[in-house]
Amino acid sequence: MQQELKSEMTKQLIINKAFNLFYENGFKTTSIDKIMKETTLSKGAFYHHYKSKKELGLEVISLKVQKRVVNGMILPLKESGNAYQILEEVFINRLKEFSIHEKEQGCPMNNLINEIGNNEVAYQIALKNIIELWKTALVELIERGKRENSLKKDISSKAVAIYLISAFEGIRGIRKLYDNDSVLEEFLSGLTFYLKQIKV
Amino acid sequence: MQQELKSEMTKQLIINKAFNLFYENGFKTTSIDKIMKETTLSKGAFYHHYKSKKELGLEVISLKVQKRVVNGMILPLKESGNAYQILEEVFINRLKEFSIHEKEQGCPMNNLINEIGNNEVAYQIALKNIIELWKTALVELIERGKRENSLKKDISSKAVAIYLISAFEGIRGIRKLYDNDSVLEEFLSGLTFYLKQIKV
DNA sequence: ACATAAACATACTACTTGGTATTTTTTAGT
DNA sequence: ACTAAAAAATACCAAGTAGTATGTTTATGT
Repeated sequence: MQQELKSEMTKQLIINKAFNLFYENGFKTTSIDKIMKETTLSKGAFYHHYKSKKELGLEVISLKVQKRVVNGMILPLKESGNAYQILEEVFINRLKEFSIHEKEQGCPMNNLINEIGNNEVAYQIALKNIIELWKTALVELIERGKRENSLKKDISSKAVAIYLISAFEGIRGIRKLYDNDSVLEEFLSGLTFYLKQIKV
Repeated sequence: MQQELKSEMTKQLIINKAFNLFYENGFKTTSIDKIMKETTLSKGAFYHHYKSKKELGLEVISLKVQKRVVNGMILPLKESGNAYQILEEVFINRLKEFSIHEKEQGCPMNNLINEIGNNEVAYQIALKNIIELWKTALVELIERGKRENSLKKDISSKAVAIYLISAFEGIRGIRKLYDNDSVLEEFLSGLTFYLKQIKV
């Protein structure tokens, strides 16, 4: 029983170190050797717990990456309160409060979406899953906003949801190119205007 | 003189094959060997014309990638006519008319932005350059639209420009995850609504 | 205490990578 | 025709890659 626990601890250690290296240096350029050097464990230990780099990659996406999006972008949508204010809080304030590091490194999910091979179906499904969770939660919030009369009723919830997500992921990529926040501030101004347009 | 021409032809051949492979399989996973196999030339030929893979990458970005964005997204903005209609034409119709391949592979520029290392300054500058060209052209069009009274005067041109670009690049990444156009169509509905909000 | 299996380590393989050194072929100017 | 340089080919290297084979250590159930 203590063995199972240790095994789980090791897997978590590997996943965490792997996520950090993927985020820092990209998925393809991060080797198993580099990951296991970080854990101070050996390559043998890795292949005892995982059958391939791909299996690890899928676990990093479905556990680590997904959890971050759920905690940062999805759960806050489900809290009670004015739907419009929640959108403002989640999309605008969250963007403002990102650390310099997060601004420079971009969105872990978006990085993976655009780095990982376009024919790597398994990764795509895992990533699409996260997007779908996010979209669904956003649609629910927008529907709620319509009912509570804080958001316009003549807008398509799905359309607004995917438009918001696209813009958010888009700017997180573009921001990486700059060494200051100018482009982010312009985006925030554009986003603020957009949110006003869907507000009652 | 004919030698210079041949040299230029060879470089163009290498750039074109490299761009295609980068677009198809990503930058990092495309080796010089693979590129030169496509050209049916040798590795010696490559290193006669380029001093490193990095030099080639920068040329592919500043020549190939940039030209595609200029032709597809920037030059159309400069044509005469109603500013609002041009925005509709360039952003909505262009997205609709993408080939299946272009939908599945995403935007070459966006792929590079999110794949290439966050500490690779030279690449970032080359990519930022393209974004700035695009943004500037969009701002000019929006300003024109304000003057010609087809776009609202109380909007920030820069904010609208970067918001449009972000959303466009964002959806091109997200679309790659799907095997149909559903998410694209929802996005187009969202974008159509947005454009109406900045229309007079 | 002891057998068994899990957890981990070491050493290795076959292959790919960016880049170099050296040679051969082609072209241009005289 | 001859020479010099450009263009391209061949052969190579050291470092890194995912994955395997085979060991050693540690925990667990009896």
